[in-house]
Amino acid sequence: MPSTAKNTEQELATRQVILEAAYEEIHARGFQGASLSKILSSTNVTKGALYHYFPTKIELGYAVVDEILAEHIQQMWVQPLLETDDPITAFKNIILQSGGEITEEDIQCGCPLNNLAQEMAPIDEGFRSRVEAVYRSWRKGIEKALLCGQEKGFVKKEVNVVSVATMIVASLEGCMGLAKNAQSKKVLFQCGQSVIDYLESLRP
Amino acid sequence: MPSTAKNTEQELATRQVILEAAYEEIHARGFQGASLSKILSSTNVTKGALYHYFPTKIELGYAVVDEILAEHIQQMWVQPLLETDDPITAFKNIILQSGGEITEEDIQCGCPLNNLAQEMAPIDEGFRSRVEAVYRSWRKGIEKALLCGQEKGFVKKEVNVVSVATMIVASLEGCMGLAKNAQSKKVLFQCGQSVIDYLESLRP
DNA sequence: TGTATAACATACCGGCCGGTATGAACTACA
DNA sequence: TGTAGTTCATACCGGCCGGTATGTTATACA
Repeated sequence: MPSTAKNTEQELATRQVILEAAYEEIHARGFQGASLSKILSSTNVTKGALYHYFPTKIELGYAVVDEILAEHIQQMWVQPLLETDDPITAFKNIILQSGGEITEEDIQCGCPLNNLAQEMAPIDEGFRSRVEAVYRSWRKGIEKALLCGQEKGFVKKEVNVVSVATMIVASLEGCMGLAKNAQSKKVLFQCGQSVIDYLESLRP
Repeated sequence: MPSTAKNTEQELATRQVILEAAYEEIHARGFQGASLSKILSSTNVTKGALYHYFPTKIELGYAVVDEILAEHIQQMWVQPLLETDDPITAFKNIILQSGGEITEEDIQCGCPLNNLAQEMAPIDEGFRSRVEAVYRSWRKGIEKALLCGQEKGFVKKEVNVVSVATMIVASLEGCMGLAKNAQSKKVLFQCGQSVIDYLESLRP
């Protein structure tokens, strides 16, 4: 385990390669279905290297949540909301942008955060608490943006920002989930439009 | 395989025991994580009996979707909507009733339909299409009820019943998903209330 | 330059899991 | 009552999977 102060570029690079390959395998097969052998064969890394950086499969999974998923949600779904006074417009733009960039493969694999939540929450507390931390910071970010929007007059004063933030995340994950099973961009867009309509109903 | 016309009670009973044990194991561990040995040891059934009625594990899983999940959604979430002219009130009652009956264990395991959708859709087409059929009939049921409600003046004429039906299912599954990971009845109720608020906004 | 340690590489292991082969008991029916 | 098919029961198998033991090379530092 690289706990020394001095970390070379190479060692971090190998760790990162493992982490990203693990992320993709888990995204495609789920955590339980993910095979370490496949993760290794999809890279040029051997089992020795993997177990040098991660003590167990589950710790590798934890690292994927902490270092990849948390980062992704923060940058993609929270950051942009906090850089404006009109969170509804900002949110709409995020949804439209994500919808524009998404591929059929992405739809088939679904939201990696929701995947892990549904699969692992009842089985492993370590996963559950880590995923929960990501969800919490997501919801908190939305709440903060909505509050700010209320102060600046972009959001109805009456809305309960806590409930609404939860509802937004729930409906987004629900949309992705339905579209994933339908394997249909059309379902995703149709459902996404309903979420946008819901957001618009929050304007004063 | 019992394809004869005459099926005794005993043989159907054994099949049903297997099916329900499989349902619970899959609900708790997911399909890939479900162990045939555990299904058997949770009952008094042996592997010989299991493979007498189901050729493979995956066919057992299919039967769970077709014979248990489809039935459950239909009876719990569709039927009541079609027995009234005011679908919004009916839906609200279903949600409140479900919320009242749900246990902490149920929350931890989540919606069995959504679980299978998220886990299996990208991996196995047989599961995906079967789950999709259940979702479709669910959405169609809601659409029908909303249309009927529009005719009778209980639902706004402007709403697109197709989009709204999808949105309702998505937000319900999203709610369950968030509550499952939060392991929190409070999150479920809070989010459920937001769905009810959304439903109320569809009244004329 | 010697040496400790990091950074891998290779080979191997036990366990569980889905699936099968075989046979026994029971049942329906001629 | 003989017999064919159903309904299980038991024992076993090959495969993959996570994990480990051990060896080798590169690197940092005294």
